[in-house]
Amino acid sequence: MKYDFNTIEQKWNTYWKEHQTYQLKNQFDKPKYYVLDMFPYPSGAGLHVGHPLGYIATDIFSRYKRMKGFNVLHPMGFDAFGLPAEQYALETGQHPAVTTENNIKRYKEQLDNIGFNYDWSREIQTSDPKYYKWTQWIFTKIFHSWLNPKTQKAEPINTLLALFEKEGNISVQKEKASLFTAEEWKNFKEEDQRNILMQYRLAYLAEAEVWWCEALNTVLANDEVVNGVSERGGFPVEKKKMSQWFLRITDYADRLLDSLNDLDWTDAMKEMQRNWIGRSEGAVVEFQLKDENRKIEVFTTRPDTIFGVDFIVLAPELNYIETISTPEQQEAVNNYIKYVKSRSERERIAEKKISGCFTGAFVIHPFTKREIPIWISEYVLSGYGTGAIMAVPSGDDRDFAFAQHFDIEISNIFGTQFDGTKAFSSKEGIIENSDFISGKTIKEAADLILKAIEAQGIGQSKINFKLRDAGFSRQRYWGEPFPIVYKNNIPYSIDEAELNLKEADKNLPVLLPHVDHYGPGPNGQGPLANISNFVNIQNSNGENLLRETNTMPGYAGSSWYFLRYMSPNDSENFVDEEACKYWQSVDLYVGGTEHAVGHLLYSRFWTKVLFDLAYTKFEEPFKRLLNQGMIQGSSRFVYRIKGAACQFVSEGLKDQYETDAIHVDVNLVNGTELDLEAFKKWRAEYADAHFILEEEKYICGVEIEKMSKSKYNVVNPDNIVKEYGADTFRMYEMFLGPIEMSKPWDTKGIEGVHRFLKKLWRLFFDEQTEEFIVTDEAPNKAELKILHQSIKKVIDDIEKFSFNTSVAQFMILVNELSDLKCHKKAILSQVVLLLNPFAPHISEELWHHLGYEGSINDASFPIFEEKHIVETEKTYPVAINGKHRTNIAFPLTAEAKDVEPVVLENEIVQKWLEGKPHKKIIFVKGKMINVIV
RNA sequence: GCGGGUGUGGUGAAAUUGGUAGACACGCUAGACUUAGGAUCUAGUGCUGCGAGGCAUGGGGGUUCGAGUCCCUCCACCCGCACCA
Repeated sequence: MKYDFNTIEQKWNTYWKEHQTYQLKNQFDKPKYYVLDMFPYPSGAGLHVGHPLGYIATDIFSRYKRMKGFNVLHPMGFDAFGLPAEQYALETGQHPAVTTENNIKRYKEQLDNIGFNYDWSREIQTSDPKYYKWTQWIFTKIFHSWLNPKTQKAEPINTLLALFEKEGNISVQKEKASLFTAEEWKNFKEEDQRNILMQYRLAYLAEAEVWWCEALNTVLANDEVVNGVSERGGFPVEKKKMSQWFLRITDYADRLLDSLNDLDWTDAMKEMQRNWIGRSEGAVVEFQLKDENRKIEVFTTRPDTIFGVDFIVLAPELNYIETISTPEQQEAVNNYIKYVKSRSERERIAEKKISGCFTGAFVIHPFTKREIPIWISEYVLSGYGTGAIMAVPSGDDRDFAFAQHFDIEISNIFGTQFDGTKAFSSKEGIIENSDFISGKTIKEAADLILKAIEAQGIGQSKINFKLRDAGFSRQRYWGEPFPIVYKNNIPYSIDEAELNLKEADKNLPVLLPHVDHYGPGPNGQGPLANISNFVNIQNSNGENLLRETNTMPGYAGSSWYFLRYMSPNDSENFVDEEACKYWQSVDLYVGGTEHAVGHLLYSRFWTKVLFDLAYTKFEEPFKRLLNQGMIQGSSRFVYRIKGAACQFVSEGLKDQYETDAIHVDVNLVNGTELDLEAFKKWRAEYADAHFILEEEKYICGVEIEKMSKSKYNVVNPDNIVKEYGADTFRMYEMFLGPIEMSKPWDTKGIEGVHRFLKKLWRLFFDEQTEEFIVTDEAPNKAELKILHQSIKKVIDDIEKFSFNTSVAQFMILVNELSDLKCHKKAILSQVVLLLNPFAPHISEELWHHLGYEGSINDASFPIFEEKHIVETEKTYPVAINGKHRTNIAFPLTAEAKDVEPVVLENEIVQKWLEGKPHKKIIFVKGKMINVIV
């Protein structure tokens, strides 16, 4: 009997489906473990071999945990709203709901081929009204909340209303807002009251810039703007202000920062979040405009350098620039502002090019009374701090470069520490030439300046965050509609009584209406604005109201999806209370680093809000986070000779010609050798191709790139599964290398893993006689040794998520058992159990042949709990005269859980040295020794 | 530019966390069995040298009896940078 993986895998996939092996009950009495993958966006291209990498790892881990007796939640779903489906709809006219459904169907088939243990009865799709109903519901809760600065917790907006009615805004006054009393509050018009509340809501409306393309009459995403023009059509784009929804995540900046410490995430991941939040302590300082009773407020992290200010730089989009520029400079300023409008933020900060424009205006230095010029430049961003900086060229690299470029004289406040060729940007140093802070350290100087500006009433210390509020509006079709209705231009959540909505309009979800075309609405509004019976509604009083026509961004649905898996079909609540109490937060979350700041930060924010509002019992969504690397594609190139119509030259000879490198489908290439006939058939234009060969072969060029359709380097897991089986595919993906590392896919290497499984099969079946050859003989020492070594190694590696080394250990195990000709049930049944998380199909099949009924996955087995006898040797390195090393081996017998030697290491070594001449023994950290003889 | 990461044979990688560098595989080279099989098995395979040996973990420097591992510095590549998800 041969290892017929196709039949075996089909058999068990069907068995699991029919017996609902992986369907999970909320068994609240068992210990729980929640394993989650970042759910995929179902793209039209289908899964490629890179997608399942993390899924296989979590599948192994969840099977392992289940075998250890845990109740394991390991669900899967789809992040189904998004831009690509809409762009596809624009091109083809196909409804995103239809293409999305097809894509999901394809994804599920592909996933099922690999044999994952998902409980599909818990599947969620963010574009499903049953799901986005609750996304909208959570949005209304966020809209109806504010962050109480005293408790630092979200509270219902009613508590703020009560406060206003009792004492006005005295204790919760927002920066730059005027004070009002309770009496005044009550006399405000409804519109003014709502506007004030809007300044507190955790979801609020504000003006913000978007990319606007006049020619396409639409708003574009950053991804749709390439090199300053629209990706579609190459039309010019510019920034335009529009009213947008935001989530006030900045109110949670400190908490998001603090609770990072308790998470079991990699340091790199935490560091990226910290830097993204970007807390910095500094000061705001006012500079008086010359000849005018107005002030410019700057934020600086280096108040100590205030005597080194040589110019002020404003972000070009600040609206007061026009009013301070002198008439002579006005035109130059306007031109510069126009130029900046066409620049992306990335370009502005990434390019080395220095640009700016003098406004003609000056401020007066608060201490020296010196006149300081005001410039505008794109390197200052309006969204950070006050959008204005005090430039200190002797202490800041960018300011230095700017001063040099525009020939601005540089004041030196660091004495000899500043050499005039580059800024002295160290945070340790002595301030010089700075009046009353000369000779002080930077730290002391900063404190003194803070005191001085506070005394003068021109500034105070301030903590600033790089983090910005999260833009939550998209002028798109394929997203969640907002549960928001405007009455007299004032936004209301549809559950508010003031709206007097008809019963049918009051309830969630607000369904995404069907549209016939997906083009933008008037004035840059989203496609929903075109549907008048969606937009225009009447309330019970017969008043005309307007619905919000924006939709929510992609991260809305993904910010809370981990909660929905706990009770995916609950129609009464976003999550069932009991289930939520039991499952708590995700124990292990696996996904790519590309989500390090976006999704993970938003999700943490939503979780905290829901916690504050007492809807959940935990504050962090993901306790342990692991990142998986990307599997890159290995692209192949052919070299077409320039000028010659259809002539290609082999890689080794290409330098003799002028050629264009052209991507060729990897599936037409065996290693690096091109299949000429297949290539000719690939495309009509290549039917008459001629080739210049080397050694009778056409060799292709190779480059490692992102796996993508357009590069023809996509490898479909379906083909691999068909050819080698899912178990081989699973183990090979794990064997490729550490999960977190990016690496190129190479189909050739899969043979080794496939051989391993065939070899394993031959421990059970004699392929010559076609007989089952497992015996009931008792195992011997050698067999037990390799078995138990492997159990220990594999389990340790699973816990460490080091699956590549566990697969290697399996290979060693099977090689040794083959050499020992071990066909004993006592050994093999243990091997099968251990292998089950990695290669579930073959394990089930062999388990069945060993005479066991049902599925391994139906029950938990004690293999991972038992103490096993481990016979092993531990070696101790000893250096002689600091140079030559010997290892002394000591046999020891211990139990698996307690493999440490009973005897202290040093004593072992000393015992070994007994009777051997030596002068001196050097102990290092009580462990390593160096023997001087 | 800023933030994070990675760098070891022809290739993917391993290394008890400071202790014999290259486990386990791919590939390659021989051979066995086979009357073509992309099956299986055996041996070899970092570089260099006939050899004992010498040299090797991106480059350079340092700490240490001992460095792939720790420190400094330079280089290359990958990911993210707020409307891709």
